[in-house]
Amino acid sequence: MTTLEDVAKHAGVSLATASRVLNGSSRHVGADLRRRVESAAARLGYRVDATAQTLARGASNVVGLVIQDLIDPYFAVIADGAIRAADRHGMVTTLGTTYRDPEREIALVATLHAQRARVVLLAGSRVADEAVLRRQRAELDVYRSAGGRVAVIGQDVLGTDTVAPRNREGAYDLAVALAGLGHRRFAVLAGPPVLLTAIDRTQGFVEALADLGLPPPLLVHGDFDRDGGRDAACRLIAMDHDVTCVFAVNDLMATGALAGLREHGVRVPRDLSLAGFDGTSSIRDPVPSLATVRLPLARMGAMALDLALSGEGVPRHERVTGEVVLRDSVRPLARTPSVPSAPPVPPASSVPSAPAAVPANRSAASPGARPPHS
Amino acid sequence: MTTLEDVAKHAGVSLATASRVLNGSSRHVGADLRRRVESAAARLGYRVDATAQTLARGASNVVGLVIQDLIDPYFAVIADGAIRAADRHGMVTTLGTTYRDPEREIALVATLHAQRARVVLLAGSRVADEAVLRRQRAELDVYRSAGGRVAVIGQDVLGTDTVAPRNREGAYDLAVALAGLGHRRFAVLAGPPVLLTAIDRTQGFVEALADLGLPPPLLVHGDFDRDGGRDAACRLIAMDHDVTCVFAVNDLMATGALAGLREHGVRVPRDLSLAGFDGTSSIRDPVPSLATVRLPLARMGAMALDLALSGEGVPRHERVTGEVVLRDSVRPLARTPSVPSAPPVPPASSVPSAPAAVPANRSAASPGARPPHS
DNA sequence: CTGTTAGCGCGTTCAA
DNA sequence: TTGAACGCGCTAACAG
Repeated sequence: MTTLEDVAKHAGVSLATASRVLNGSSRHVGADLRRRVESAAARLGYRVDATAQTLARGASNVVGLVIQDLIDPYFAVIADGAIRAADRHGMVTTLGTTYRDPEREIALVATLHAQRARVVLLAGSRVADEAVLRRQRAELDVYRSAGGRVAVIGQDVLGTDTVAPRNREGAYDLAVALAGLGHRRFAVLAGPPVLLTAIDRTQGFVEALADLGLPPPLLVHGDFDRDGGRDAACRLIAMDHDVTCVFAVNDLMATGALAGLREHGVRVPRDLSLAGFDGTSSIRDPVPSLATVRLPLARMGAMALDLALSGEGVPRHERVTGEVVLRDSVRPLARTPSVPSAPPVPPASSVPSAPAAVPANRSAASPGARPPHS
Repeated sequence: MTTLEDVAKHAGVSLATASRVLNGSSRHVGADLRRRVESAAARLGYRVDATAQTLARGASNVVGLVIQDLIDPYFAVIADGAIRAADRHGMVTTLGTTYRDPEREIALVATLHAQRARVVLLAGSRVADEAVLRRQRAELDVYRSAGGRVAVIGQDVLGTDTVAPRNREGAYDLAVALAGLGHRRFAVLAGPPVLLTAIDRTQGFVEALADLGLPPPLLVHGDFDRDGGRDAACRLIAMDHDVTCVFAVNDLMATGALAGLREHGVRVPRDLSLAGFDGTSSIRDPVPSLATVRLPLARMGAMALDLALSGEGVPRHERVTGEVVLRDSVRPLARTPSVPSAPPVPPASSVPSAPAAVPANRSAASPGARPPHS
């Protein structure tokens, strides 16, 4: 293992000079010595010891990135964006995976703290559990009081820099767009009841329907992943309802729902329209292609890093907007199902006769419709 | 930033004692002092400094993982497997991405060397370019001569520990299975001509056809990713051929090919059967679901780490076997297309009249057929 | 412009 | 069992 001292000796210079040549000191070094040091370093195969640099400088070049699941394209794309950004800053990324366990997330922050990561990025939905949040804040406080910077991609509930997707507004817009296609009875595959992302998206959707004068959607909870979507879809099918359009609160669930529906012979979009949320490119290829709300995921990863690195005193927030993307999985519905030909879904309805038609529908569903929250 | 010395002071013990309590020294410490140290550490929010430990011990706890593209499920799953394995060993993983640029791979090895990673894992196909291989070996030699351990997931051309998928044999088996369905004229979307993985899979497929007495496949090269598959498929369509079955050398290309074929109105599997390679779960959801050769990707990541960590002197190799999975994207073909009804693909044929029927077909294609290489 | 030297936080002899 | 002291590889004053 070649050290800087070896290089200095072979070049016939002092340690300090070798250091100045090989590591970005702004100090100038004579061309001759510089050449000698460089050639010695190359000849000996010298590689700086970043851990020693970290110790000496009191600051590392590692970004700690905590995600929930690397297999989920949502996190893979965010991670890709963050890693590219770190690379641009000349930093390396240490990646940890929680597998959706908040306790593991806390442990990972401690690990990254031990690693002396300069910044920690936490990607993924926060939970609506004050006890968990308290423990997370405590670990983050320890890290920050030691000089660490933190940014969260998700909800601003930990008092950190935050990149927050407009989940509520995106779901609202989506509902408006779907209602604009003539749908009036919806189901929401709503994810776990404690996941803030799932909650926000569900609420935004519900609010939009209320604002449009439409009946509230059927809520079916389930895990936030592919199998959760599949299960929820199966349970939906087993229910007695007159739903024509289903909103799965993330793309993974939508993908699973599509599979589940197909297994039961329910055709999308002919029997049921279906939409997801996130805009991962993985849902471009299922047939039918899935409607969704597209988030700028890679950019979110990069933004989080930039936020954390440029951070001063007060935590700052960046909100990012999702774009409604309608695709083959949703189809327009005739406004009034008065014609008995080809009723979209099972016959009976659990809701009496739906309230009178909503004339404001189409105008409210126009592209100009505003989301509820600033 | 709390240091071990702070803890020692607050506990009224020496630095050495605090070290022994908080970090896995085998030395025994009196129960009383131990308690005092632990409580002081908790009270002060002490977190070990892993960089200082690395320096003092001369060995780090970081695994360097180099992959080509995090968005590609192939690498995401391998990375997931490796990260889990690292976690089991109490190590953290630093992830680098080459974006399929061999030069970046070399640079990343240098970076991870600087980080004093204890092992470096290189995932992804090696290239058939001796100049590149030489530079890669040189960088790895520098790293290894400094005590680093290396394992490659791919081909054994760098003289390292290697986890090598049986690409050739898997493609051979796949060809046999597809021929068993009655297909006789194949195309291979063969990927880049310098990528060993693409080469091996193509060759295995070609060999099988030769062994079965079938004509060689039409080869269409292209990038090793989704768009490469799409482009290749489009070019295939533009050609004059009588192909009934297409083998894309990885799942990403197969997914792209499916999209490309659909755009041009070619229906899979009715007009053309299609198969990929890798067995990423992402191809479960396209419609039709894609046939493939399934590799134990997560396990491969873990194996590579175990190999590197347990490594002694000579490099060792582990070969892993792929399993042919036939799905909806392939369909059986009538043995002799004598009936003029519904010819699968465009009319004319570039091959004269195909040689007389191959009677050995079905038996050669039976499950018992052996792959060519041990 | 170049060299000397004092730490950075911790593990680990070596003595007590 | 406990403590004192040296060194891991490097940076950053400081001195020349």
